[in-house]
Amino acid sequence: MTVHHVLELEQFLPYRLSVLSNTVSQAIAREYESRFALSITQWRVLAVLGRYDGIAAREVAQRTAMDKVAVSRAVAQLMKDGRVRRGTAEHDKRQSVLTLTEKGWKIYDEVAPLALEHERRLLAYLDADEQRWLSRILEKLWQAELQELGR
Amino acid sequence: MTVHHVLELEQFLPYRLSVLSNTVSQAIAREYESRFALSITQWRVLAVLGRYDGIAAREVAQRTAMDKVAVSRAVAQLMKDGRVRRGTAEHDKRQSVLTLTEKGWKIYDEVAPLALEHERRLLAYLDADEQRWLSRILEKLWQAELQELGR
DNA sequence: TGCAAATGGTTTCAGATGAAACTATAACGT
DNA sequence: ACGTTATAGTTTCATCTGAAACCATTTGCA
Repeated sequence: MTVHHVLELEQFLPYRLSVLSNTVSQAIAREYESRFALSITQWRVLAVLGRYDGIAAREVAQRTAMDKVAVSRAVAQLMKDGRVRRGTAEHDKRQSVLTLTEKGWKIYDEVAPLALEHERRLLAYLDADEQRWLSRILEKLWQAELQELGR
Repeated sequence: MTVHHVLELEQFLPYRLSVLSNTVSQAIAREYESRFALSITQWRVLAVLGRYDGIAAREVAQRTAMDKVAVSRAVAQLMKDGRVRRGTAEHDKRQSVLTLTEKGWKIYDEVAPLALEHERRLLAYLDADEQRWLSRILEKLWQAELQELGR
């Protein structure tokens, strides 16, 4: 008789991470989509530009962990919607200089507090200890991944 | 002068979860794809069937947090590859009865230990305390999400 | 200086994915 | 028994996404 390995999917860390993350992201995505016609990728670009206005698409990609194709597309749509403006860098004509328009800032100022509220609501399920540990653990895994990819 | 909200994307929990989860999943996906011609969705189906052989597609969907369309497609491909067999339930002819073939078991027995190894490698970045807290935190958030969706 | 390689960014193509429509069967209420 | 409603599963269509090809510009170096 053959005995097989036993793997309980529900207990499997990558699976749990994935399901949790997707559930959270999708809930947020649906709201942004319906209220602001804004996809998650677009929102990430906005969020980064709200913090670092005037950077190039390349830097947006780095700071959002998105690839350059995704950034290119998100920016194209954001420009079409008049939320982002694209210029060309003086010192390097390949590079773009991305800035938020008035309209872009307006959305940003609406969505940012909403995002923080989502985060608070999620964290509210955890007590103070758990929140601290989670933050620390994510930071560690994050660093580990960065290292991994750096090779 | 207008002061805008400040939202540091890198510190934003849903974002961190998403990036971490995607990085982990993609690393695993690439390996399964190249070594076994197996997508993550297909792997999840295999994993559940390895544990609960003979269940219906509907139950696979529940246990994998995938929607029924995704399950249907994964099963179709797994059948084409001769890894899964589909029968019809006696008591309800709508329901399928999904079982692993010899070939399916063979893959399962290869992939399962590999999956566990991936998990170990990820957890190795954390000390024992952190591992315990992570498990507990994910469990709590998981329950919270379930509740959320149940409404 | 001039040419090969690298970089920033966009486009194209092919496969993945989700929502809604659809088919078949079963359950429910009268 | 019979029509309505619900459920299991598949198919279709439109959108999303990633990989690779591509263009323009810059960098590195002989």
